[in-house]
Amino acid sequence: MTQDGRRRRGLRSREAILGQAVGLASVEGLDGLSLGRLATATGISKSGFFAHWSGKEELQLDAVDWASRQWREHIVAPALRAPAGVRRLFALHEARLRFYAERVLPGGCFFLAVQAEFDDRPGAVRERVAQALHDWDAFIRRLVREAVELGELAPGTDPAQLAYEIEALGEAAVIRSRLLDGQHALTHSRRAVLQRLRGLCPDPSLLPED
Amino acid sequence: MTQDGRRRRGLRSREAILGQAVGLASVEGLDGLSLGRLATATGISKSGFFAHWSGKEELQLDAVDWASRQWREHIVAPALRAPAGVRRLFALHEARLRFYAERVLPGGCFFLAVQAEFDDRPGAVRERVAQALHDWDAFIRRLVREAVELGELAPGTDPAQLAYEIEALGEAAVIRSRLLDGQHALTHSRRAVLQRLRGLCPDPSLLPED
DNA sequence: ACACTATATGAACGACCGGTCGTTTATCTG
DNA sequence: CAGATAAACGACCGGTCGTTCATATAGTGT
Repeated sequence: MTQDGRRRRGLRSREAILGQAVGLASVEGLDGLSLGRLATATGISKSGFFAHWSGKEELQLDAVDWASRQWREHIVAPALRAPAGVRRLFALHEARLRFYAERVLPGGCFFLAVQAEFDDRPGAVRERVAQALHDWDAFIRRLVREAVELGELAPGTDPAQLAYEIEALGEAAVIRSRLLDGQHALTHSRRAVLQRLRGLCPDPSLLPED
Repeated sequence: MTQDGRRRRGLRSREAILGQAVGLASVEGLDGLSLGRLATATGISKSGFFAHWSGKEELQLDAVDWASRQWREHIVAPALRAPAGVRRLFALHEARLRFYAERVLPGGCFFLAVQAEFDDRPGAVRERVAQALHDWDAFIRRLVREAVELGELAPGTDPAQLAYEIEALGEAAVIRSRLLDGQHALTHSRRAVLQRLRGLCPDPSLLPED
C-alpha cells in the first residue's frame, strides 16, 4: 500500500508553507522572511518544519521553484492559449499586468523582490533565481522569433532587444504601481508595449487600438 | 569663535558614515544593513554613532537624502550641461547608464534596492523614498515637455507616458546587468531609449545613429 | 582654572535570529 | 498486536540585532 496518509498530510503542509513563503517573500524578500514569522503565519511550530527542509536555504530554493510554477500557470499558460504571433506576445504582457492588478501576491512580484535581494549575494539561491529569469527571458525571445517568422513583426526585429524592452516595461509596472501612482503605471506599461508592437507589426489590426 | 573643530570632525564622520551606508544599502538594502556591520565598515564603534542619529530610522532617512544628492550630482547635473531638448533627455539616460557601468555604488542602484524593500512597508522611510522617486519622475517629465516645446519631439507626445518608458528602460538595465548578462543589458537599454527618441524627433540628426 | 558640550567608547540589555534536541502523536507495516 | 517511520512539538542553544548607559576625551567659552 502506498496510501500513507502521513505523506499526504506532509505534502499538504509543504504546499501550504511554500505558498505562504512565496507570498511573504514577495513583501519582505526571501531572506528577510524569518522562519519564526513563517511558522506563525502557517500555524505550525518553527522546529516542526525542519522535518521538510534541512535549513533555510533549502526552503528558499523550493520557494523559487514554487514561484516559477505559479508564474507559468498565471502568465505563461494564458498566453499560450492566445493565437501564436504578435497577439500571443501581447497576451503575455496583459497576463502579467493582470497578475499584478489582481494582487495575487501581497508584495506584487516575488521575482522582483528576490532579484533585488540576491543580485549581489553569491550562492545557490542566486543561481536558481538567475536560471528562472533566464528561462523567462528565453521564452519571450521565442515568442518574438515566432512572431517574426509568422510575418507579424518586421523582419529585422532583434528578439533579444525587444524581449529586453517588454521585460523592462513589465517590471517597472509593479515597482511604480506599488510605490507611486497605482493604476497609472499599469496603464503606461500596457500602452508602451502595445504601441511598440503595433509599430513593428505589418498588420496592426491584430492588436487592439488602445 | 565658531571655529569648533569638534563639529568639523563630527561632520566628516557623518559624511563618511552616510557614504558607507548608501554603498552598503545598495547591496543589502537599507534595512538589511545592520549597525554592527556599518560600524565595522566605517571603523567606528556601534554605539558611538548614536551621537549622530537617535536611531536606525533617522540614519535611513539621512541616507536617502544623501543618495538623492549623489544622484543629482552624477545624473542630473551632467544632463543639465547638455543643450536643452531631446539631446538633454538622452544625456540624462546616458549619465544613468554610465553611473551603473562605472559601479559607483557596489550594489548598482541604491534607489532600486530601497524601492523593492520598502514599497510594502509603511513608514517615514517609504514616504521619503516615494518623494525622491516622484521628484525624479517630475524631472524627466519636465525635460520631455521642454523638448516638445522646442519642437524636438512630436507635438502629441505624452510626457508622463514617455517618462515612464525611459525610467522603466533605465531601471531594468541595473537589474539585468547584475543578475544576467552584464554589458548586454546596458546596450539594450541605451538602444531602446535612443530609438524611441529618434522615432519621436523630427530632426533625428540631433541624436547619434547608434 | 573652570564648566560645558560634542564626539566617541565598551559593557550590557532584551528581543529575535537560524538551528538542534528529545519527545509525542499519528499512520503504515509485518 | 508490536515495531518502524513521518510529522509536529516545546525547550533551548549560541549569536546578532537595535538600543541604552555610564564614562572618557578633547575642543570651546568664560
